[in-house]
Amino acid sequence: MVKPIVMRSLHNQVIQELGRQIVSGELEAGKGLPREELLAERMNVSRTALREAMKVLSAKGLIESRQKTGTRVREASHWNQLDADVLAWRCASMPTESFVEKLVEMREIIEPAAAAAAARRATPEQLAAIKTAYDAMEAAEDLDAWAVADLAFHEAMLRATNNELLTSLFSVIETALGTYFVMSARNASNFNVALPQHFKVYEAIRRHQPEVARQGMLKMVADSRSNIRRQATAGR
Amino acid sequence: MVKPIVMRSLHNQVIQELGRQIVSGELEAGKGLPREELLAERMNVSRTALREAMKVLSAKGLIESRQKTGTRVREASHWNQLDADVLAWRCASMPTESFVEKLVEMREIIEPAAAAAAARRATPEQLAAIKTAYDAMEAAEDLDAWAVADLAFHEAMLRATNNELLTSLFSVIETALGTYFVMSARNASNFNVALPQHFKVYEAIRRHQPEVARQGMLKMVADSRSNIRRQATAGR
DNA sequence: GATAACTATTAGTAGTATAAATACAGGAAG
DNA sequence: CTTCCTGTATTTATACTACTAATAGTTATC
Repeated sequence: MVKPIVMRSLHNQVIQELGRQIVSGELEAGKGLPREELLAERMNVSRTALREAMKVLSAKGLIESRQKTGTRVREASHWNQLDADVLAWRCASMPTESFVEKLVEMREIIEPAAAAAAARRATPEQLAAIKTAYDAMEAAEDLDAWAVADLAFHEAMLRATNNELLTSLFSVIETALGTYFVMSARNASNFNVALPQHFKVYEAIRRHQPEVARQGMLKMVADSRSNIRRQATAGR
Repeated sequence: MVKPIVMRSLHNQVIQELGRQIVSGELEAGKGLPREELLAERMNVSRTALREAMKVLSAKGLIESRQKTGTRVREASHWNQLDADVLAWRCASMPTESFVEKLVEMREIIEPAAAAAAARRATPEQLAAIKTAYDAMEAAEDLDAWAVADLAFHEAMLRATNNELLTSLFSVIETALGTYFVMSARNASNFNVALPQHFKVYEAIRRHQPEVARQGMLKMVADSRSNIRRQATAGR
């Protein structure tokens, strides 16, 4: 469900493969990676294709190339942690408890503030987009449809802030919600709680009530956090 | 001051040049860019160098290449707005008022929350790093030294949250502070206000008082916002 | 109107030359 | 004998050229 990633171009495959290996820890930081010629041969691609991939990975902060020394994997602190690919790789390899906790913390920081900003500045069109997403949640008959609509709701809200820097953080929210969908126990009672919460936020944005929107979103995130907690403890 | 960007490799120069042109709007969205061969010739580089640069720009969401159709500039909403390069390009070309406003809003959302998180979780080493930065601010004798120390303070605080997703947002804070240094009237009285504010935040983190840290940081950002406002109105 | 051929453009490969950074050897000075 | 410098040799990424393959839009043909 979380992988509509099309590996069309060859160098994209190389990027994905190397990126995954690095983020998962298979390729340890410090030093590593055989030299271009060898690595290209080993992956069955030309050196140019490999180099194009390496330039991208280098832009994401995962690797660093220098003459004579070769190419080495950089430490995690240098990675572009907010990059959508990096998030996806982390998520695919280690949806560990501490990482989920960090994602939830990001939601707690970003989303209530975004809801408040949206309540202040949303245009009628943006409001309509939120409403459309909400209606889709209401009409959803299966888990997947609900997940899609939920994501659309949160994205529409971020767009309604009219601050594209905030909007770009959707990659984080998306990843957080994605792991939530996997980790939380989702059933009818869940939806019965979540749906009115989303409605309250929408209403607050529509009525230009920033603080109401903030509190509503805060509650929503807090609930989903405790939902994950319950699931984690139940799993033991 | 803000440009220690080394343009060592050739393809990096191409990335910078094209990136700047796109973000500044010289190259309009929708469609554009001559075909590879022409563009390479026009920039006096080989096609391979150009292609490596295009792959990186494509990863940043600035352009999109398709066979036969050619390469087109994507709309701003698809850009990786949180990417350090993109921020730098935006900042270099258009430090327009609305962009500054968005940067300040990001600070207001991120930094108080980060201060609170740091107060909860900072290790002794991380606390020492914050203290070191603060001491450097206190000892600074010129504007540049102060700016460097100030940046170090905010970075150390973000690191002390022990949430690398938050830490990665330093690129935004850095850009915001950079424009602040340029746009605000900086004089002795500024520092006399800012220094104790930083100390309060540091103390709150040291004493593990999240709410005190949050409020202190909130005040700090609010003050710098009004500082910019004053400057902007004074400039008219 | 559907299908096939044509064509322009990016995607990908191969080979070669250049430049930079390191490591090592050799020597000079303490 | 040790330490520090210096020059050179080597390894590796960097960069270019020329070529082939795939793809998608256009045109022509039936």
